[in-house]
Amino acid sequence: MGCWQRGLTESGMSIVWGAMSSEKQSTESAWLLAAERDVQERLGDSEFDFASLDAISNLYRAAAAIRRRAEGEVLAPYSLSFGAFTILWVLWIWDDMETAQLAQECNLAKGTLTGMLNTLEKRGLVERNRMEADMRRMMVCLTSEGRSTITEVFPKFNSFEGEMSNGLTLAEKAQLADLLRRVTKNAQ
Amino acid sequence: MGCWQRGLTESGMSIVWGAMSSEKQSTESAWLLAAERDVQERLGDSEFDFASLDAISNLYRAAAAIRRRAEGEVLAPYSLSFGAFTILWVLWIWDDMETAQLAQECNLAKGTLTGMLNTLEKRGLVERNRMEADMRRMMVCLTSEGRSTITEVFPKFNSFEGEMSNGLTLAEKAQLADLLRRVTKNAQ
DNA sequence: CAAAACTAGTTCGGTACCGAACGAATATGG
DNA sequence: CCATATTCGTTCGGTACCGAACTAGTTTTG
Repeated sequence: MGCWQRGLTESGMSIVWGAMSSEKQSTESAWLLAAERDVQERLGDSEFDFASLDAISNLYRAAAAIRRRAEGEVLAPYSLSFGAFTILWVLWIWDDMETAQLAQECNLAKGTLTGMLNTLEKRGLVERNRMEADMRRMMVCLTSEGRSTITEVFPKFNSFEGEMSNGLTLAEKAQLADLLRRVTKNAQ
Repeated sequence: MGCWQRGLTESGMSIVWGAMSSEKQSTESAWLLAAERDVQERLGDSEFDFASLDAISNLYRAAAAIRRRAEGEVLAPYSLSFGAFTILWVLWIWDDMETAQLAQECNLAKGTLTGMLNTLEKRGLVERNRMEADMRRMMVCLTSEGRSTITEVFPKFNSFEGEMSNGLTLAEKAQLADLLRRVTKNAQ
């Protein structure tokens, strides 16, 4: 169980087996074809773009699964949501950042960020300071406690990332990142 | 801007350019290297798994971007959230399904599903019926209005999926789906 | 330099979403 | 059979998250 995307569709994967690098495709594809047949039957096996359907729906499915596991296993002990972790991470790398840019980097609406920064500020992990040059702007940075938190969490998160991409070769990981980058670009 | 993942990191992509199929890598990589250098500098350029970091963080970023655009552009006219759309889609393909399985197929906690089914039921798009054989169980199916809704929405959604994977070859889409499937499997 | 346009951040209303606790229906096993 | 365990779905409390409206600084311009 649990290999469906958007419920069930594994259609399309048979098209290009030759291009695939993993050797266990054939074992998986056997029962996946059942689902594929259902979809084709329902959708009338023409006129739709199954390759894109496959790619995109798997994308969302993978992201949801990873997020849930990351929150449950890696982040929960620190009471961090995925979004909160991301905020700390970005600030860790960049030292400080304005709210607007931070929201964009973290893939959050700025209204959402406000709330999450409130939470993180209350917990003493980040600090907000208005900029003297422009009092509208707000500079956000980690407190030393925030820094020590992310310093402790990130290695665990990174090894979790390793687990999640277990079984992919270095080249495949890079290829995945590349393909996703191109998709992201289309989405922006 | 906006090609960062988890804020900024495009590190790792230089490792395997040779394996990549797109020819515009080099134009992108130029400025991406700046970010990569920042990350490396901060993280100390050893001990961490940058390939996995890259793959996984791009994954989340792409999914979030796609979801937001799908909801904003394709689904909003029908007042459907991404999750609601998924529910309709699954029921469309499978005709009917029990709550528990539906939750799993849609990647939702069952408590979440209850609420969303309430909404969809109120709107007359789905229908719930207890199973006679086992009164705990609930069978969910589309109403005819639900069916006509998803019949109208799906083609638009599918062509949106096509846009999102624009620029990928058929083989690349299949490869993307395959890699994601393997990641999802790790996450389950 | 005052009014208008713009910009950064917050507030607000609402949905989505989770996990844990719950209640009802069914299966189990002594 | 009845007590217990299990298995459904729902309820509940809480956070995350969005988009739109709002507030308060800043820039523009007549």
